[in-house]
Amino acid sequence: MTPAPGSPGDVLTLISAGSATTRSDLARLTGLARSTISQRVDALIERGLVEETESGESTGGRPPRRLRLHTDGHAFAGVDLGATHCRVALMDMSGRLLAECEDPLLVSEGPETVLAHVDGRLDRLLAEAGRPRPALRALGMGVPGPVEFATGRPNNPPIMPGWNDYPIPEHFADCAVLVDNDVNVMALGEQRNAYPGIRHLLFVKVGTGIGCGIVAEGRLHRGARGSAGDIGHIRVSGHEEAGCRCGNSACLEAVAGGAAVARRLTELGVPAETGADVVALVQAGDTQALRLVREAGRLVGEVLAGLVNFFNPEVIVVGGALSRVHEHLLAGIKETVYRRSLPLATHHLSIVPSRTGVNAAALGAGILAIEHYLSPDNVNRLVNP
Amino acid sequence: MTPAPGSPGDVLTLISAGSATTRSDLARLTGLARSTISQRVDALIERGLVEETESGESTGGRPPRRLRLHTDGHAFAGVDLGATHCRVALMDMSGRLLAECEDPLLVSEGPETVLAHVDGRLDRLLAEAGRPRPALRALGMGVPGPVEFATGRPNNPPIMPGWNDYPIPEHFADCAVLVDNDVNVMALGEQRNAYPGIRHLLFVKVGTGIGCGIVAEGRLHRGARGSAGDIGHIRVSGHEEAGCRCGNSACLEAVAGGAAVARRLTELGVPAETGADVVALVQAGDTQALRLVREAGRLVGEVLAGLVNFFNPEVIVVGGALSRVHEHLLAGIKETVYRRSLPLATHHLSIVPSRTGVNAAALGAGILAIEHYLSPDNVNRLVNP
DNA sequence: GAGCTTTGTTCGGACATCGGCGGAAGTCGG
DNA sequence: CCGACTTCCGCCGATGTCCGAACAAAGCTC
Repeated sequence: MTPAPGSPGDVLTLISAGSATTRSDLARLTGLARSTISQRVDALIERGLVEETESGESTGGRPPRRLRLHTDGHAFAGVDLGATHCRVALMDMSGRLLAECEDPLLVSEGPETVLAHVDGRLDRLLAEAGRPRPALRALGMGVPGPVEFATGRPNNPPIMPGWNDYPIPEHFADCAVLVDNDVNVMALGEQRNAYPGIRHLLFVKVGTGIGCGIVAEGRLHRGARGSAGDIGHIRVSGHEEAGCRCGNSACLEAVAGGAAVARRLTELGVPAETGADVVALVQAGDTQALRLVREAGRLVGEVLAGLVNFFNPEVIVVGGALSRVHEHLLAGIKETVYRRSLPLATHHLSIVPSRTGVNAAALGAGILAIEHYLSPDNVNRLVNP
Repeated sequence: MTPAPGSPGDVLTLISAGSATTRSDLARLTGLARSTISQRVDALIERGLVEETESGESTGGRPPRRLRLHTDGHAFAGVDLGATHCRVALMDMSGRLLAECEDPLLVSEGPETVLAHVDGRLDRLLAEAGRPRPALRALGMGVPGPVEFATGRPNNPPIMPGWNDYPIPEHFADCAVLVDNDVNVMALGEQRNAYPGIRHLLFVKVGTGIGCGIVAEGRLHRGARGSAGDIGHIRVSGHEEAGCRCGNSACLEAVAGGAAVARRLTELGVPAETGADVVALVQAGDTQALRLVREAGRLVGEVLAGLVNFFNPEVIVVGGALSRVHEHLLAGIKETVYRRSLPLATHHLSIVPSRTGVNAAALGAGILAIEHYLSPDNVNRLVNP
C-alpha cells in the first residue's frame, strides 16, 4: 500500500529532501490546508523528527519559521566492508558525517570476528559523537559480494569465505540493518550526493574486480536474485587468451581489472602486483603503466558502450581504485563509448569521475539506512501509535 | 502524489488484476471496513467501471456477489505500426480482443497518411464490435523506432521518414494516446499476459533488426532518452568484417539480424533476401539455413549473456520474425547464455519463446492504453468530480 | 502608527471512515 | 423440513480527520 498524499511520512520526505523549509511550502506542495500541515508538523516535532529553527526572511509579511530535520538524538551508521578493510561512518539524519574510522581487516576472518569488530567501532564512534547506543536507528552495510537484500544474507560470495547465507542483520538486534553489495551502495551515495536530479545512473567500480551499481528511476536496481551489475565477467572481443577465475575467458575483469593490468605490466618488465601498484606507477609517470591503464579504459568502454545502448543512462560515474588515475582511465572509456554507442543514447550522456572519494561506500551505506528510516511507511508507523 | 490506499483507483486496480472478486476480498486486501468498500464499489458501479455478476459459491454462508470490470460501453485500441504493415486491435477493458485487422502499409508514407488509415480502421473495428466512437477511451501505439514517450513524438527514427518529432497524439483529439517503441509494447504485453508475477523480464525481438524491451520492477524501463533496449548495435566478438548501417562494424544486428542471415545464406548459394525467406528455408529443412539460424542464436546469446549479468532478469522472452523457428534460435541463445553468464544470474533464469504471437505488439499497445485508463490517478479523477 | 502582506493557530462544521446491528441468503445437521 | 450456523451486505450512529474561515502574530511600507 502506498502512503496517502500529505501523510506525515510524505511531509517529512519533503522536509528531508529540502523541497520544503516552511509550513507554507508544505501546504503549497502537498495541497493540504495550512491547518492540517501545522498539525502534521506538530506531530513530527513531538516525535523528535523535525525541529524549528530561527525565523526566516520575510517576503513582505510575517517571516516563516524554518523547519529542518531534528538531527540530535538520532544516529545512523554506514559500514564499508572490503576484502582487506573496514570503514565505518557515523552520520546524522541529514546525512552529515559525525565520525568515521577505517581499519585493516580481513573479511575472510568470518562474520563473527568481523561483525564484532564493527560493533566495537560503532560504540567508539557513538561515544566520539556523544550519542548513546540506543540513538542508533539504522545501519547500512556494503559487502564485497552478492547479497539477498531482503534478508541481508550473502549469496555465495566468492571472496567472503564463511559468510554464505549468514544472517548479518541478526547480529545487530537493536536497530534496522540493511545489507547490500558494495557497488550498489556506492552508486546510491553518488546519485544522492552528487546527482539528485538524475534518474538513471550507472556507477562503475574499477579495482581488482569490476562491478557496476545501477540506479533506475532513482532507485537501486538489484535484479531478480540481487546479482545485477556484475559486469566483470562480460566478454570483450579480441582477448580469447585471457583466462578468468570464473572459468571462462576474455572476461572484462580478466583483461582490464587491477590485477590483470598489474600482471601485464610485470610481463613487460615493470613489476607490479595490485591495482594500487599500477596507480603508483602511473602517478610516477611510467609510460607503460599509463598506456595500459588507458587500454583498460578502452576495454571497460567497450562493455559500457553496449550497456549504454541497453540501459540508456544519463550519467556514468567511474570510481574504484584505478579511478585515482581517472584522467587516463576515463579517456579510454569515453573514446570507446562515444565511438561505439548510438548517438541518441550518448547525446546527453556524461561520463565523469566519482566525487565522493574513499568513503563513497560507507556514506552510501549510511544513506541506505537513513532512507529506510525516513521512508514514508516507516515514519507513519513512528508517528501513529 | 501517490494515491491513498483503498482509494477508488486502488480498489479498481485490485478488481482489474483479479486479486479481488468480491467485496469481502477487497476489505481484506485493503484493510478498509466492509462498509467503506461497499460505498467505493457502488461509486465504481455507478460510473460504469465495475459490474456485479451472478452470486459466487458459498463457503458455508451467504454467497458473495462477484465483481468484475464492466467491459461494455468502453473500448481500447492497440496499434502495431511496422515498417510495412499496420495492425489494429480493439479490446475491452479486461484486455479481451473484440476485433482486429491487418493491412500492408508503408510507414514511410508519412504520418498523415498512416494515421488517417489507422483512424479509418478504428471506425470500422468499432462498428464491427458494435460500439460508438466515443466509447474509445484510450489508444496505445507501438512504432518501429525511438519515441519520447511523454510527448508521443518519434525521436529521429531511422526507418520512419517524415515522422521525426511528429506529435502523434494530436491526431486523435478525443481520447488519450500513448506512443512507445514496438519492442517495449511487446515486452509489456508478454509480461502482463504470460508472466504476471515476474518483475524483471527482457523481451528480445529478432527480426530484420534486433531490439529488446525491458521490464524492471514490473514497469517498462525506457531510459533517459527513451532509447533503452537498443541492443542491435552492441558489438559481438570475432566479426570485425561485418559492417553495419550505423557506421560501426561487428554490430549484433549486422551479423545475426534477419537480413544478415539471409545475405550469408545467399553467399553460400542459397538465395534469400529477408528474414521471412530464412524462416521458410528452415521450415523446408534447409540445413545451411538451420545452421546459420542457430549460429545467429549463439551471437544473440553472447550479447544476452552480458545483459543477464548486468540486469539479472528472471525471464527472457524471444520473439520477432526469426523466432518462428524458435527451437533453433533458442538453442543457440541458451547454449551461449548458460555458458557465458554467472551461475547466480542463470540459476533461476528461463529463456522461452514468445507466447503472444503475431499480434503481440498490438495487444501490448492496447494494454498500455488500458493500464493508463485504469491507473489509480485516472480512476480517482473519473470517480471524484 | 495605520494598512498591507504573509505566516501560523484556533475552532466549528463538513465529510469520510469505522464498527455494530440486523437482514439476506446460503450450508449443515438432525 | 427446520433451526442453528456462517458469510455477505446495507444501514446508521459514533468517531475522527481535514478543511476553511476567522483571528492572532510579526514583519514591511508609507
